[in-house]
Amino acid sequence: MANTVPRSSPASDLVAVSTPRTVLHVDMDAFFVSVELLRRPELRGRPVVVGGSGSRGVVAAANYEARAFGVFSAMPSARARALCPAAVFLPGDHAHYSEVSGRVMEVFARFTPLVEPLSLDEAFLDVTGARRLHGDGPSIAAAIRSQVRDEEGLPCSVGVASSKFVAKLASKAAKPRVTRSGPAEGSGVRLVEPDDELAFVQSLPIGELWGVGPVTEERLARLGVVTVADLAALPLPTLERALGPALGSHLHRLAHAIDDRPVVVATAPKSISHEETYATDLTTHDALRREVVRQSDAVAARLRRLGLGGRTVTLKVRFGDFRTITRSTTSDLPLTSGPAVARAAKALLDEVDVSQGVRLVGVAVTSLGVGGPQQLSLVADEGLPASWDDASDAVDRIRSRFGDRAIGPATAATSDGLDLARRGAQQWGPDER
DNA sequence: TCTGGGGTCCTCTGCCCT
DNA sequence: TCTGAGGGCAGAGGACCC
Repeated sequence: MANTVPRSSPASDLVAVSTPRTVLHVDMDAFFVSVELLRRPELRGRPVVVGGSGSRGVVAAANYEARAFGVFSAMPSARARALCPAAVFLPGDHAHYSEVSGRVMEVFARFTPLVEPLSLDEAFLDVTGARRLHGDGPSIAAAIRSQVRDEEGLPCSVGVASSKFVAKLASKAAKPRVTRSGPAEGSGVRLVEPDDELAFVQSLPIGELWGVGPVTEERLARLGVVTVADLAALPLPTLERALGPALGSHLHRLAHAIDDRPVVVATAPKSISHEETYATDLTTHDALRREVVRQSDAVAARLRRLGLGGRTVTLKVRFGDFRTITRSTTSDLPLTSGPAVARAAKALLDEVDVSQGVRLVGVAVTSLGVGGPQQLSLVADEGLPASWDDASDAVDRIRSRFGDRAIGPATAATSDGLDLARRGAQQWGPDER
């Protein structure tokens, strides 16, 4: 009801009545699997899972046939296999999904320029200004579904409401379901009228709220909060004490169906990172240094592609027992070259005892800004040249012409060529080695 | 069950400075 | 010179999202 409540000033007779927005949340149904089924139509009707194949892999997407066996996203692949031995496991092709996603987003853009992608497979659309041309929210939603299906062969579900938060919940309500007799079609489009938003939201269990994960759900359960209606009945100070001021007030607003966050077309990234889990734990600084160099190279290349530099380098280490630490350092000038990021990350790594075994290592760069001139090297004994600008430019030119694997850090060289930081197919966990 | 990768945002703590 | 309060900031960790 956020946008329909008249706002009046006690000191004035003036009452501002805002027109309700029309916000769509479009969510592709089992996107990765749906894309794969276009290439492998013979798998239709069978349980199909896209994700990591190794023992440390996870499920990225499962179709509704697989979900009927209890298989869901983010579940360890080993568990998914145990639940559904008949499922077909596919490794995933992130580059292809990204390409298809781009075309789907282009369909959305025919209806409104206000498209906010949340991920490859979902987006918010503010179609308030498009209603005169394309019809009301449900008409636009139906047209989008039809065009995405006709042109890309992909199913999606759309929620229509006056806010992002309610639209997102509505799209979930429109999705296909798993029943005892198998997958069942959803409604495809779900409209929640402004007057019905409060009742719709408050009928839901608390875990449905955006921002409530297992930890917060447990904290709220201790306060006797099980449904959104329970949450709405809680005084704001109580909620802020229990969850902190930011989350407390945020959830308090959502519980009253208040969400005036705009649809934002593009935001600058705040961090760029790369991390990798290994099939077997790494136990030596030498091995980890090589990984850190590869990842620093990948992160720096992405920074330069975006015209950015970052001042803070964070090293993430997850040990064999899943304990995770981060160590960071901040420089005065923005870093843009692989060697500069690697030098900072390696210095952080040297302070970590890795003898117990490391299952994951990652490098992140934050405090991003426009990539300025590369910092000068003050550490002559590491052999860094005075400036990496020219070298990085040359690397980028070679890669744009001959591909990413044409050039890379010397530590990434193997007898088979360059072993660059992984992307794409192994996004969901390491292969068995 | 035994847990990926790429993000964002929040909270807490300690340090430095005024 | 010492002490305490408070703000700003960096670092670390955690929760959450898809």
